[in-house]
Amino acid sequence: MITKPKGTQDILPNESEKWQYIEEKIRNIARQFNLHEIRTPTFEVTELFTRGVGETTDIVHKEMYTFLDKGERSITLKPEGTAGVVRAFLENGLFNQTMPQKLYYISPIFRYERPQSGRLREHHQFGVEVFGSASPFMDAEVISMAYSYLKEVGVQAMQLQLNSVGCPKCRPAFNAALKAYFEPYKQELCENCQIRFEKNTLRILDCKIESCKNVIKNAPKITDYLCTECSAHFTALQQILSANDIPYIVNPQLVRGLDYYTKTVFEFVSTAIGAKGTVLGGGRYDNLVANLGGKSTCAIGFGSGIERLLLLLEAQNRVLPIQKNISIYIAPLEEDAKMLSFQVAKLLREKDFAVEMDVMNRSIKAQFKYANSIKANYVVSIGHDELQSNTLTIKNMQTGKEEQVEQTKLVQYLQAIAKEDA
RNA sequence: GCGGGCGUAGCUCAGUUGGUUAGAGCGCCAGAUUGUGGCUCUGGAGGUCGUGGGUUCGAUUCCCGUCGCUCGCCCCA
Repeated sequence: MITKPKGTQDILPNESEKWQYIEEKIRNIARQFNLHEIRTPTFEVTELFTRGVGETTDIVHKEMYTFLDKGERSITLKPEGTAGVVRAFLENGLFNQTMPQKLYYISPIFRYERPQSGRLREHHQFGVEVFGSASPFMDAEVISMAYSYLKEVGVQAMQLQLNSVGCPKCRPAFNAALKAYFEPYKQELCENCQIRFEKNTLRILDCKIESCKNVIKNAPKITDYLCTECSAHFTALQQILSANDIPYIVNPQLVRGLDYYTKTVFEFVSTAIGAKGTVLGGGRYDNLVANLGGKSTCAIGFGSGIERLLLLLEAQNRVLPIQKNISIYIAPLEEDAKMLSFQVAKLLREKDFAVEMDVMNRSIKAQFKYANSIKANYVVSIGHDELQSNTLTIKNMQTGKEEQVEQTKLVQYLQAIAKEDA
């Protein structure tokens, strides 16, 4: 038997209903915040990510699905959402439109990793990217979107962690301070961190290994090294959040895995599921647009894994309110009732009812059993009696009551019922 | 890339201290008198016991390899 590739998932009907529910919430958030959907290709030219995300990041250097196509072009399945959106922003001249440009997407994301709970090789992200505003109010708006999204779908006990990673103006000083600090402890750091020390000192702060944590504890804090501009921005953001009842904690160790971030970075972490607790992460990336060849444009965004969100909701025993519309099952009781059954089904569908009729040649009993199993609200049965008298028998499956209705008045009858139910 | 656990029906799992026709529950299909569901009862379909090799008179059971799944580390959503 052929099985699905490692780290992928089939989303079966039962599950896809939950996805639709989440997507509905996303579209509603988009409406409230005036976000517009953008859809970019599932694969891009590899260079977009090496230049955009950063060559030294794990995502780029060991987790990308990269291959040569038949024209010898290096192609990569998108390992994150931002780079593609920025590329589209540039390629389609969106920078010439009025600012801000507020975009969102729901997209598959591919990373070659060892799968485990909450981590797949293909997962899906709801992401937001907003271009053109340098205001801390923009940061606050994006965080507020994330906050209400998670709240709306019913996530509990989440914590917003906030930090600023500065900008090219202040980061060199901080980097130097970090290097100076870690230098004497170099031998005590884990193998990985020793490499980080040379290549990307900042990343050491994110190490989860105990021995490193001990050293990190007293490391200089970025917040002490921010330039006036970055510092003012960070303070302003915190004031806005506080004034609007969006709880947060500042985590000076918070470092994100992608190199393009500047100033604000944030994560929503759930305390309910330990290590894989990050449900949503993002930040400001004021230099990415310029780095990819555009004119200098501020931007901020976030990505949120849908599988992980569903997992979290599951862990919190949250049952999603999936509503079912009124459905009608048509039961032809004899062979010669089938044609009329089909016509009735067609008519009702045209009137927007959800209708199903027997196509399995089931016995009468089995038809009712089936109608019950698909949770049909009404069964319309058609047999010899009905054919003779031009009526239909409608059974309410909840009350068990039956009624005879003239064929010409069926639609009216059902519409009246539907109205009552609503 | 590194480490742990597990692979028996569509699903959840039991089982065989190695022995002939491999089990349960759920689900599916059919029946319990005549045109009616949800409960109950009866019957049925469905398994090369992940896969390759070894030990053995005999392996689904023991051993080794392999593949797959799963959980954790790294990293991330």
